[in-house]
Amino acid sequence: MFESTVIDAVLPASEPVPSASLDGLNSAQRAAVHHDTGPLLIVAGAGTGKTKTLVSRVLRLIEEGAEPNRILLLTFTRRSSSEMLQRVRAASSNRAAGQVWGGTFHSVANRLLRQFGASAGLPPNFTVLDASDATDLFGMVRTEEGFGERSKRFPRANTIAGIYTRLVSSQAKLADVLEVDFPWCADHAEDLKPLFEAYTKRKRANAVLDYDDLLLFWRAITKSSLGPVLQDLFDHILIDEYQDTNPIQADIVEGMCSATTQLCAVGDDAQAIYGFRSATVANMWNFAERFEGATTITLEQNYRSTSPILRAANAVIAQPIGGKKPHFSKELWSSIPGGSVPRLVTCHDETAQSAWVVDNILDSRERGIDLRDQAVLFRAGHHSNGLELELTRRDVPFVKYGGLKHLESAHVKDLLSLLRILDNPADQLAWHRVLSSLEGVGPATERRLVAELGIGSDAVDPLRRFLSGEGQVSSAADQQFTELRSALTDCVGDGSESASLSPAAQINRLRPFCELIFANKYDNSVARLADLDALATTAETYNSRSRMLVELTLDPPSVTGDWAGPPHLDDDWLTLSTIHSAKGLEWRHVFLLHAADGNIPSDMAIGDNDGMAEELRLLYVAMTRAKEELSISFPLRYHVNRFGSDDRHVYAQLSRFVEPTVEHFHVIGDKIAEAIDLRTPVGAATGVAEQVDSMLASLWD
DNA sequence: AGTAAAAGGTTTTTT
DNA sequence: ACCTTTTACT
Repeated sequence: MFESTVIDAVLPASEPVPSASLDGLNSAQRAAVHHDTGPLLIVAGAGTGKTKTLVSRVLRLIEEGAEPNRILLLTFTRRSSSEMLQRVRAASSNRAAGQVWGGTFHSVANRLLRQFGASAGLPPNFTVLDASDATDLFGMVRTEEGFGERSKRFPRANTIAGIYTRLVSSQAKLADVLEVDFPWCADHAEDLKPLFEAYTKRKRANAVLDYDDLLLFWRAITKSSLGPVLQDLFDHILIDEYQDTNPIQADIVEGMCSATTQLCAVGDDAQAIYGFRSATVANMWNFAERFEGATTITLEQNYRSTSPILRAANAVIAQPIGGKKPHFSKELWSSIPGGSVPRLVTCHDETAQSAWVVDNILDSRERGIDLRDQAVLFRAGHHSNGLELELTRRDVPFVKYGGLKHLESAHVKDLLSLLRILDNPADQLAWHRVLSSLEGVGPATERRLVAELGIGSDAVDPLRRFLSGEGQVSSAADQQFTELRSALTDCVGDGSESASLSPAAQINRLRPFCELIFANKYDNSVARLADLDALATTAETYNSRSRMLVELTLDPPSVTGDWAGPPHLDDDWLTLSTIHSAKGLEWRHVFLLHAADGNIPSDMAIGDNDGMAEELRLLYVAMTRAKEELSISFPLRYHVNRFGSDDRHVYAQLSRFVEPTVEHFHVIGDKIAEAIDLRTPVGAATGVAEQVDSMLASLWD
């Protein structure tokens, strides 16, 4: 794997902390900070000091006597919430400033449901499933209910989970979701219904909630008899990135507000990039209708980027898609004079692009821009593969955000499943992972064990049954079973809080068992065991196993690669990130890779106006991350080896979103491809294959 | 009944 | 190129 690391403070250089809430605000920002007559919507363009405004507003509220623990600040990522709260704490003289409630919708939902869920019929120790757990659970239900055999081409678990979450989070009708987003599954509508029902039942029986459930239950309790209790929790609710909320989240916001709650939402419809998660800018457009007496304040002065960069970005986002433009039309202007024109670089192929980018990153560093002030952005996680090789080869340290998470690797899930069993013995998915990895246990034996232990049929605690010796198997797995029982027993302890092992100690206690099963399951078990040790180190920061599990699910380490990270990483490093993960961040020099048609816009979005508009905004988001320099590149020649052996190349074209705005760029590189296809025969050399074959034949004749 | 080998399917972004 | 599902073998 490539060098990378987990460091929570990899935020790019941020503005200095304001010394008091109102220092250095322009008039629009000041109005937003001071507004206190009814709901407020702040339409804040990229780089217009949105974070500063929110932080200042929270500070002002506290200074004027609002109770910090009655302020709720909902953000898109955990990272931005901790950054903002940190700024509030640093700038406030009020000791209690740290008590402001901050977090994502999902993490706040979790917190509230732990507190109020029991009164609403939720099990006290519910487990939260991440997206891949949900897929696995669909897979389990799909097989058990025999849906796989109904027809040859029944959708895969992954697809089913996708349909489900789309259905739930958009609150649309199944037929519509299938027609619009999954037309190839339309024939299976009738089979999906009972499958969804079985999935829901299973979740309830196993005391697990998926991501969507967290929001659904939160919304549901605001509408229940507990509603007034929730509405009385907060005097102020502030929401960041409102353009990326979905209909359920908007309902939640409404449900949390009483007549006296002060509501403030911040967003930019030009930066909405989570439509695939059912987020809708309609939440911004409808804000004034939904929240009576609402005021809208627009922030248009950009403090981040130089004029040439902003002009190019404005030209990009101004392009209408399907005749439509952003609803809150606004033109950002920069207060930063000078600056260089963004570069548009045509590269011969992907290798040339990697080389060009690394050359220029190093050149920027020579000119005084630290690696930590530079970032390389791209549409899809794998777009940086070639660049990562080149960076490694040339010893440039980097950290990659987005893409596959370490948490998703099979062996980490194995260990987490053990912890989950301890946490919630009804969790059949966790049992499944553990039981099926035992030697000699296949589907049939697992079914028997599940029945004998009563997993998922809330009669008796299956863990207690298991530990007291129920659920025997044949001798093949004797050693593994013995070790499993003994390790789990030690982790359970005598049930008292004081005597139980810490989460880190539990991981270490479970390690020998993992060693036994990894040896069979994986061919690189040594490396995988080392990961567990790293996880144990991470676990030392927790004193509660439940909290650790839920935090890892709701806020997984966002860095791709290792947990602890290599120790030899210099203190200066480059950021690689998907555009989505770069949201809200900024760097002095930003590189954007693979700006070719088919990547941006992604060819999957082509033909769909909403999808195309989102791709356009994605490009806009990427460009507006740059403060001083912006370099957009794309390779002319792409290798196509989509599904296997086919090794040809294809000529790419510049993104259709960049092409019409090319006057705003300094164009570098060949416009015309040097078409050299190595597979084209040069002259004829007949008889070579025959000669080799006859030589081979002579060896055994 | 389990396991190993072969076939088949696959689109990107993430709480 | 990779991961899941199906099939064939022990």
